[in-house]
Amino acid sequence: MPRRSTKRYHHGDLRKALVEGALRLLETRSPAELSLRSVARLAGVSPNAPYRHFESKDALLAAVAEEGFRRLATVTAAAKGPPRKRLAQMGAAYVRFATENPRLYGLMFGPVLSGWERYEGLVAAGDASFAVVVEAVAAATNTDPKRASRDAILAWSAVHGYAMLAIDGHLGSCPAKELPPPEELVRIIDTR
Amino acid sequence: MPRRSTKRYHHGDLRKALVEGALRLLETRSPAELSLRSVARLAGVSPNAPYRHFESKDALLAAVAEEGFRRLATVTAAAKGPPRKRLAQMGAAYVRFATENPRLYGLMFGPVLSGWERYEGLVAAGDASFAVVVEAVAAATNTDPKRASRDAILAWSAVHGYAMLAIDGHLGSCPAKELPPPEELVRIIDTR
DNA sequence: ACATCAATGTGTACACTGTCCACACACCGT
DNA sequence: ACGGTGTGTGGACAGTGTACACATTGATGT
Repeated sequence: MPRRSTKRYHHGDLRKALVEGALRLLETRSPAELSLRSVARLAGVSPNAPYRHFESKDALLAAVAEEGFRRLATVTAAAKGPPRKRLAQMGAAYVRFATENPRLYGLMFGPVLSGWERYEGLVAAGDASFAVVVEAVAAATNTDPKRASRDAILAWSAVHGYAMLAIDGHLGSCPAKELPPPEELVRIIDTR
Repeated sequence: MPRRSTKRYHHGDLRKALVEGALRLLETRSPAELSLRSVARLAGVSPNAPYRHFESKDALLAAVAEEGFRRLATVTAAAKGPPRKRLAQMGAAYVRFATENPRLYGLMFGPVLSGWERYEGLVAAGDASFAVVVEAVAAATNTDPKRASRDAILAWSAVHGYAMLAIDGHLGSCPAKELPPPEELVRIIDTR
């Protein structure tokens, strides 16, 4: 059994430690302020150690964003109830995730991670989280798959935009009472 | 009259040159890749010259984003026609602006500019561009101002989210034919 | 049990960044 | 003519991402 108290040369599971450390740092620092070296320091390891697990800083950020998408999918998939209500609750859960993890969400979607298409796992996790929305929309609207896919994009746009505006404080000028509740966002697919 | 050919010690209007240079660089580089020094180089000036006009790199970026909001307001305000149609065209113009200037748009809304609230002119320009949306929504829905403001937030969310997803390529997996046209986004305020 | 090796971590180094400081130049009103 | 104030330069510093050479380790085959 590995000892924890004495400093060992090998870390054990540095990869996971780095991702978790970056997630912790994202609770307070913005992704732009997050340096690879600070993540390494937090893990108690030299500045170059991360390069044994990630080919670049972007690759680390991609892994972090991937974890973010997994968590997002978990949160949204947890919405229950009859299809229509479930969809509304899913939207609310989505917005809640974004506003509770603003910097992580910004990393997942923002321009910080410019070449995200290169990271296969990230793409897969993103697609999976979108699939949750598509499925819920399809169940709520009861139309053909093609139409459901288009409606899902609309719903996703509304929820994503609302979340982004809320995160960046662009909704801050309105008193909270006058903000439309996130549940209303699904009205975008209401018209038949 | 100032000569242009010989290199002068004083630039003439460096502030404007820096903002325009940064806008040009944003056509090819992402905001995260844009360095203050490269902007200075493009203007043919020493690395520190910008500090006579902007107190920090963020201040320069804020000025660039401000110009972006002014252009966005111009583009959206140019939408004409009967209120309902005008709103739809405004949404389309908004999305077009975002997709044609993806990196500028990302700077305006993304997490790159973390403390945007500190830059007064930027806030004003952002509010002005939002006011265009509110006014158009109010004209199209014909309800009380409070309701119109809420609806404007919904519409803005939808359009903003759609633009963001399009910019970041998250809509790329769908064939373009199956994408909902941006005009449909205003359906979010369709239900009465 | 032991040598060996690939995996994993360290140290040094480099170019580049944002920003601070002291200095240089050039246009302005007096 | 001149001095001062706004504007640009040069050098410096800490911090960054990353490349390269080296060190340490745990697992593996004999």
